[in-house]
Amino acid sequence: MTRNLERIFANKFLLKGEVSIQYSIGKVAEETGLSIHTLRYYEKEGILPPIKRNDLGMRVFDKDDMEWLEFTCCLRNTGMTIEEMKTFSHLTLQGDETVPQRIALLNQQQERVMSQVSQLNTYLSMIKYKIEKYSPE
Amino acid sequence: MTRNLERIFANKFLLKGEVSIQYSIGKVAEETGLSIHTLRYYEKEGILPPIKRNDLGMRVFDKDDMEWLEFTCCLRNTGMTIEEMKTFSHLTLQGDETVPQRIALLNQQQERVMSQVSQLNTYLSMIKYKIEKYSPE
DNA sequence: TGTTGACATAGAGCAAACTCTAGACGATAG
DNA sequence: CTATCGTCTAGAGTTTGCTCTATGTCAACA
Repeated sequence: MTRNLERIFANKFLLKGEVSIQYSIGKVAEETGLSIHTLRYYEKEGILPPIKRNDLGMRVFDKDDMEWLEFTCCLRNTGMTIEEMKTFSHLTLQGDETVPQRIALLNQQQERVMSQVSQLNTYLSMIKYKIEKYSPE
Repeated sequence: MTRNLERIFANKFLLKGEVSIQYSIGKVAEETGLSIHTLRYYEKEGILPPIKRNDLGMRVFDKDDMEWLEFTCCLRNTGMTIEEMKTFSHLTLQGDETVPQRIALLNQQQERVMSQVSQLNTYLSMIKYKIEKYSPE
């Protein structure tokens, strides 16, 4: 399959001289740690933009998709729900006039993360204290 | 109900001169932010020790239970699963010979929280960067 | 030419952690 | 006295976020 993928994902959609990176869904899964299932699910839910297809109907992820995905993982891993990510994605797809709303969402997320961090630090002291209380000496 | 609760939860189980604090499940829910359902669920699962009852069969939480619960929330909010919390609880109920295992569990949790914090800080910079990129000027 | 392997879709299934419901009981307020 | 309130148990239901299954296509390798 290796050569197959190379043919399909490295040579298609390229203009002359253009150096572009294109990934199969399997490759993306490998790179991001998300499962193939999850990637398809994210696209279906509209958390990813509609991914381009080659003439076999297979998804072809490009650099922009990868960046989108990276930020998606950032939002996900800071506790944003699927619903909110969907909202953010829809706003992004609507173009520049939604920038203020996107900033508002990101500010909110930033606040949340900051309070998460401070909460976690409090909890960290509680755990440390407990360990010390348990420890001999 | 206020007077009722006072009678049941402030005067029972007290030795002469002892100042003890006792809470109904509703009061505990209010104080901890957990729902009554969740509290009962935690007891059923063995995440809380068996809670004492009054002669009507109602749960009477004391100071120790509240502290247990507080630490339980700490573990929960740092991402420990119900299963692990159950394990920790069982170890605690088994007495002093399980202290080393409990320390091991808490050390593991501590590591996790520390790496969560550092991950979150990384994500925080990504979000900030994105906000800046969006922002005019 | 037949098997293998990555991909496709639609939709069912699953685990975790609650969350709620039904039906009952005793206490208290009006 | 009766309606309401807070509690009880057992067990069903819900939500979120995946995760998997069935079925099928196409291309490459032996």
